[in-house]
Amino acid sequence: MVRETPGETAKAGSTDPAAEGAPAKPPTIYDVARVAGVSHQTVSRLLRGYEGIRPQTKTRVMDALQELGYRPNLAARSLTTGRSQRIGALTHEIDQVGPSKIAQGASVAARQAGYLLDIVTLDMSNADAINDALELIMQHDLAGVLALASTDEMTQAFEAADFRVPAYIAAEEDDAFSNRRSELTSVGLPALIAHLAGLGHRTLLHIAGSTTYSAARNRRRAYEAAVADLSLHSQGVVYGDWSARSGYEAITGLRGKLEATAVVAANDQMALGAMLALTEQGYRIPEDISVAGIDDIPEAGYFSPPLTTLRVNFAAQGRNAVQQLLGQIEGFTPPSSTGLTSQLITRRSTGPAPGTAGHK
Amino acid sequence: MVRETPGETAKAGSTDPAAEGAPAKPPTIYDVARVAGVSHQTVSRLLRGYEGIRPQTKTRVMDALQELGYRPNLAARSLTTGRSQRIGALTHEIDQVGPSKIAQGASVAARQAGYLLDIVTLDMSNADAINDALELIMQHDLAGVLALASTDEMTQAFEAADFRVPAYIAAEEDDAFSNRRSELTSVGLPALIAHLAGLGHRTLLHIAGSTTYSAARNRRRAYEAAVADLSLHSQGVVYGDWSARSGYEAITGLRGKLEATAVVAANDQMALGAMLALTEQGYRIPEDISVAGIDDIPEAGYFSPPLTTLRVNFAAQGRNAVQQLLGQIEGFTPPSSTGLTSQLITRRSTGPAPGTAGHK
DNA sequence: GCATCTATTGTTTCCGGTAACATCCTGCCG
DNA sequence: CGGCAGGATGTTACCGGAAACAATAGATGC
Repeated sequence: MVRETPGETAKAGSTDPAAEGAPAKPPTIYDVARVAGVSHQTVSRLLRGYEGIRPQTKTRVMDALQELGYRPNLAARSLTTGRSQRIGALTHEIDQVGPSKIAQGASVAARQAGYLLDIVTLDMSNADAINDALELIMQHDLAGVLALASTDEMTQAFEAADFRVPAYIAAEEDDAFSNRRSELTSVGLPALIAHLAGLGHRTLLHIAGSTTYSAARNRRRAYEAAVADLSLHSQGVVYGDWSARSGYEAITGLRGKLEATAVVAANDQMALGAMLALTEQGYRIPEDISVAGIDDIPEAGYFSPPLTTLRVNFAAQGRNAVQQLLGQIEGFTPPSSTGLTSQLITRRSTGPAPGTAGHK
Repeated sequence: MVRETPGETAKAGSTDPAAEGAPAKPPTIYDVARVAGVSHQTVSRLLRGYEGIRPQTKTRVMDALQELGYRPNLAARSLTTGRSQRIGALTHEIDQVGPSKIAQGASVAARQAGYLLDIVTLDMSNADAINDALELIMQHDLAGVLALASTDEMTQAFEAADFRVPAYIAAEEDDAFSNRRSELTSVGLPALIAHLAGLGHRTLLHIAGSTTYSAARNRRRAYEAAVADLSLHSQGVVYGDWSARSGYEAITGLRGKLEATAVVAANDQMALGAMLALTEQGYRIPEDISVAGIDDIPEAGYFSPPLTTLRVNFAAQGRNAVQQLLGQIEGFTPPSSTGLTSQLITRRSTGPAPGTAGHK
């Protein structure tokens, strides 16, 4: 199961000059240079893509690289250049779909750009934990630091931290302003509310995520704005913590005083919990009450009933965050965000409001 | 939102000798040595915990470290020692709870041991992707490599790869043998089967995970063994891919030929999908048929109905994997695995078999 | 045909640590 | 009081690359 010693490859009688019982140290550019009969600098230049190398020389070096199975030592490279090909990513405990998919998308994007993403998971609402993690991360001279989820604590820690490298906090939406990007990411929620309004719902209830998360605030504001735009009425906002349990408790906490005919949860997990609580209280979904979520986690289509929700492209969020950071690192203008629009997925958890014409 | 330049801290008139408009390069041990009036080697020794330093000198150096805010450059250290304080972890796309919690547990354990965990996510069933990732990872001279999920492709790639460092594949159970650890991790499934048997179920159906995962095979074998031990009957095994969709299709694929009175899915997502399919076919859960899962994802308790399942300690699995690897890296005997036992969580998705006395 | 230019390649130095070896004081002993 | 064992520090070399600078060569210009 485990391979420890590189071992003596069967190919004996190799062309190596004197390296017989060598302990198989990884080859360096000096080794390559010797084999190719050039200076180490020529090898270095070739590796960095320098053009002015005679084709003949180039071939010799390439052969030597191939023969020795050379692999660059990034620690050495990072030492001289002062830059490393790694990005630190702080994310909260990735036991939820959203954050983990964001991390995944970021990881892939980073890898494509030749970077390795160091994912550090931590309790985003614990300031001490955040600072410890930052301390650790800053030793590993990174090219940049990314926060893949935006909470108040994280924002504060970032502002206090003395990174000497670019840093970027990926927020679903900028807290203060409604810039272009934010409009894109929130475009879905109005569609969801409109969908409910079209079904005849007039009074809604929102179950929000943890208030320290900017994404939770963002979604709540978008909900309120959409409700106002469509001249609907909101019974109010109940705060959860993103978990199914909190969604359940949000409903039971109402103690039966449910006026809304539709519940919009800030994520699918809370919608799930809410549905269970509603069912237990005798409500039929969607006949008596509609429930919708946000995220479209893979399981959402298999809830009972399948959940109407907004599909959020988490991978794109992660990719976008990496590109923003890389823009800072390498000094280019990052491409404008793409794929961040969310999409309404209509399933059976939403239906005509009770008492409406279309009560089939 | 973003902090770029370290900036001039307000504390002007600092005691710095000549560094006025310096571009704020991070201090090195040489800087510290100069400030403390000692040689850089003394600083290095202190940092590495060497004892024989005169208390007076030690104090001076400590003060200098403090004053300059020295932070070691791990790239440089790794370059000379040949060892780095980082571990590479390969995991498959962490959009599922299990893998991501394993990664989380591993990350925390690694951090506690002073290592940083480089998480590389990839498609575990794509041999090319695995090799690309390994290639990338091996450049970042790591102290060790960990595979946090065991698939056939991963095992093969690991055996073919020429790591020059310790490597470890975390498998839920050793494929070939039934050693002590494996007994611990599979202890729960017999309990689950016994629970169903106790409710009067005699014929069961298993929905297994992807066959390339050793965890899927492990769980299937444990299922079959437990069924045999209790003299029950298995309608058979249907293979899914861990997703809710595949659980749904596992049931619809039966085309109504369901003989079992209880379905045991290899994870909670597939159990969820199966429950929806069964409900749509008119079965009541648990009156007509019982359904159980494995994992106890946070949402499992809020399915409709709440799911009986086995709680698996993923974080412990991750922690354990890291400890095994660290044992190899630092040459100590790793502590025996702890916390790997799973626990039966009984909820409303399982009930007395139809036709049994206790049909309330 | 010789000097100059420039394409190509080689040398040296440095990055920030660690390791190995050298040196400088002490105190202690004969 | 010289010698010496160590303890406490200092010096030098090295890790594997990259950058700055130097040098060699063939090509070109006049």
